[in-house]
Amino acid sequence: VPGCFVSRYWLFKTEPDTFSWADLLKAPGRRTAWEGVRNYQARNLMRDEMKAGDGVLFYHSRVVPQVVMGTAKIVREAYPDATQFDPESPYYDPGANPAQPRWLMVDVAAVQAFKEPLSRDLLKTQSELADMMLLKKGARLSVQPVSEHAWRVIARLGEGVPLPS
DNA sequence: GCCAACGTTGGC
DNA sequence: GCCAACGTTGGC
Repeated sequence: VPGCFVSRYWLFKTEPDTFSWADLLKAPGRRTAWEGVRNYQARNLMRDEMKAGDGVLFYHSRVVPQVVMGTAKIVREAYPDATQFDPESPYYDPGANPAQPRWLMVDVAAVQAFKEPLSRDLLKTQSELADMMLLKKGARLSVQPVSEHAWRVIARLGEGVPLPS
């Protein structure tokens, strides 16, 4: 059935200069609104597929090395991203209509830090992860589905540890 | 910092 | 509705 594909696992990219894993751990409740997604495919995944409790791999992009820092989870399902209406915001969208918001976001909360950041280079060496969207050339989607199998492989490699209290 | 790959825009 | 031009992403 078209559209019946369901992922319970996701990978969220962020540039650590903009918002890092450390920023998430410092945030109240170790949670944040994932504002600023301005891509329709990503928006549709948030709107239609992401459910509270889904697992999230927290990934740093545009740094060397690129790394998965730990795991998070969806704690609030899709709702309007207010930054689209804010002319002062870098995410302002002059075409957005408050009566029918164009852009949505979800909230995420940190779950486990990885013992060591898990590099993309290491993931590339894992034949079990060959199908991962993250590792495909030109795959720019900033929030993307992760298979249950890939989630398990990465969780094992990352050796998640409890967050410091 | 470079630039290939990708998504969006807008003239026609 | 096509597609060239443009802006952005993100690995390297």
